[in-house]
Amino acid sequence: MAKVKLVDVAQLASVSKSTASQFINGRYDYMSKDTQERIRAAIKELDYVPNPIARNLKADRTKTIGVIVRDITGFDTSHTIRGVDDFCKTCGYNALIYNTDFDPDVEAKSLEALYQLRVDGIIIASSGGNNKLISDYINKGMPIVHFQLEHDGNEKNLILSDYRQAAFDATEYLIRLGHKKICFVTQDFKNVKSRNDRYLGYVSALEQHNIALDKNLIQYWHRETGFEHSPISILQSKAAPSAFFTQHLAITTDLLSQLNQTKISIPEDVSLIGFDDIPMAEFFKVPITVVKQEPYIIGKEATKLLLENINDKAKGSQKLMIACSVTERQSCKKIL
Amino acid sequence: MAKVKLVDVAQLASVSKSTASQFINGRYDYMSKDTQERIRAAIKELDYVPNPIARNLKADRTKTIGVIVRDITGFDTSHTIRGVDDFCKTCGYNALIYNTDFDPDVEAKSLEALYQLRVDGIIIASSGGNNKLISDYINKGMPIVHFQLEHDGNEKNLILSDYRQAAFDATEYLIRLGHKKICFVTQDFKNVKSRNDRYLGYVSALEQHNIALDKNLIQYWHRETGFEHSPISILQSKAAPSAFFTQHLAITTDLLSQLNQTKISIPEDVSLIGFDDIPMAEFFKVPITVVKQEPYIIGKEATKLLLENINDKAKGSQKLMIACSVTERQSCKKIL
DNA sequence: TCAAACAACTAAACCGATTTAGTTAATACT
DNA sequence: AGTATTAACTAAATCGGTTTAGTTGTTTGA
Repeated sequence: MAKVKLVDVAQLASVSKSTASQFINGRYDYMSKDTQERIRAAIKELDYVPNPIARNLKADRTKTIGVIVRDITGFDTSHTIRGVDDFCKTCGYNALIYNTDFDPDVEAKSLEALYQLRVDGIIIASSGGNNKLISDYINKGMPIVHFQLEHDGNEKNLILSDYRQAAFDATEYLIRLGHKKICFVTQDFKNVKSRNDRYLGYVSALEQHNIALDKNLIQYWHRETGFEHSPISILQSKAAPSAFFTQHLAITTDLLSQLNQTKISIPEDVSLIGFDDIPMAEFFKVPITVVKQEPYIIGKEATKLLLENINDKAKGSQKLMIACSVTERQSCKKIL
Repeated sequence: MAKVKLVDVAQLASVSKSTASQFINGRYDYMSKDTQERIRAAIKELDYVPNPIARNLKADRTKTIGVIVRDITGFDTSHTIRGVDDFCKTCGYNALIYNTDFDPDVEAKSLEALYQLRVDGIIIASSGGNNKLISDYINKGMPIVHFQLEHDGNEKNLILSDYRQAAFDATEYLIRLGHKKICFVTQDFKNVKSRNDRYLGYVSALEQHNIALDKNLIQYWHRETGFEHSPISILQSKAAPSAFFTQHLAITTDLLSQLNQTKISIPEDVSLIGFDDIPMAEFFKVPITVVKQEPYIIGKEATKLLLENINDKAKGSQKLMIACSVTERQSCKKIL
């Protein structure tokens, strides 16, 4: 490949490596116009491109960051990655993507791999299963920015959606349509603040509209086992809800497939508002109304924060909140 | 960050750098058990991790490949990237993603950036606008593997779907349902073999079933301007088709949105089979039948091919075809 | 007029590994 | 007994840059 190196340029321009290097790095102090011109010509003639590896070795950095996500294939995730990537390229950085498929062990291995690669920093949507490990890396001096998931005790270098407001808005949206029995479908939210925040948003919307909280309407869903109680059984219970509010795209689609197999229809029989936007929603049998996050912006901001951290350790240890917005489609019915 | 280096290990183990290096690289020839043990202990004690930058500088490689795609956010593309990434990680490589957003200039810049970064190789779904440039890089010694798009004259290091067979199968699927007037909606396929192949598949299915080719049923679509003739006008023409066969996900969805605004319904009024799979298809008003590619496999195979090329320039200059399959859903009606 | 300041460079050390070419001491061979 | 071989190491060169500490010749200042 490119074999021409700095010495070659220096030789051709009849200067020393040092001078050539100075030129390349734009430090023209005390360098004659003539010398500059000769070096410029030599570079052009030889089609010289500095070797970033050698450069990085000396500078002790990689101009590379790591991004740990669950699955790049996810709709929101892919947009977050775009945000990260676009911002990175803007600043001369590159991003290395690591997929964990929701496995904390893979997450730990990714962290270690990125550490060994000496990336300049890491953006992670962590599973919560590696909090100590992550702290260790931070203590070793690795800049790390979290997004999406907030775990108790971590208030720094964090960027997330305003989950509480989002859940509040979604719930209120349903309430305004006349719904009082709103089933909140969630993953376990102990220790996961960003899930708990949604719960708080839901609760406070109910409160503000003087609707009593019915614990039977809090329903749980797990990634591996699905619904704790099937949606059908929920709808047949005596506290049957008139609407579902699902806290994650995977929950929304799981609910959708289950209802698809029954005669129950949306929004005639139940309304549904989801968290996270849905690809191709316009073509759905019933386009689903959602509170959507801004994954692209989150990616961009996370990267911005991380690069601030990298370039100035003192700075950038904030917690940033991005607003969500209800996107009205056709899955919520007005009721009396 | 990690400041401990090989000398530190060597010192602690009371050996020379050379010996320590040998140990790390698993060359234990002529090294006493005792020495090995001391080095192992020192590494553990100091928590030493070799600096890959220094290593790569010496080895003149990066253990990194570049991937140039249009948009990582696309459904198929994101899966291809997963395939690339998964295979890369398997072999100790990392992948750097560059998005071009269908812009040949961005593509050219990405190529240059990756070249300057000295990636070990590049996987590209090229726009076709940079063929000479790509040849230049190949001649400079950069291993490059193409996927998705095949341009005339490039038969090497190529991996793509069996477009011709796929289009044949899709067309035949419609014919078997009784369709004779099948509208083939395509992008301009001059000079783009992988598009022309679809056309040939379509034509040969018609031929094989003794259906005359009606040029009016070949319709064009452009990425910026959309349909040359609107689907509605096509359906109102005297040669009105009973089915559409769209050659790309973007065409499929464009068609879908246009029909959505009319009373025309699928499959009652027209049938539709698309190229490329569709996310969340099961929730569609009418789940669309498609011939789907295998983007994940393509990513994996492309990477395999590229790594073969990297490690053995002589090998791996093949053209690989991956089969597609018709996924039957509900957008095609049986007609008399 | 002579030292201080400065312009315009360069030699050599350095970044953190790998690798080549030795070195030394013990063993094997004739 | 003297050379050849081998085991077990090490010093130094190398990868391709950047940076520090000089060097040399010309101006400037008192």
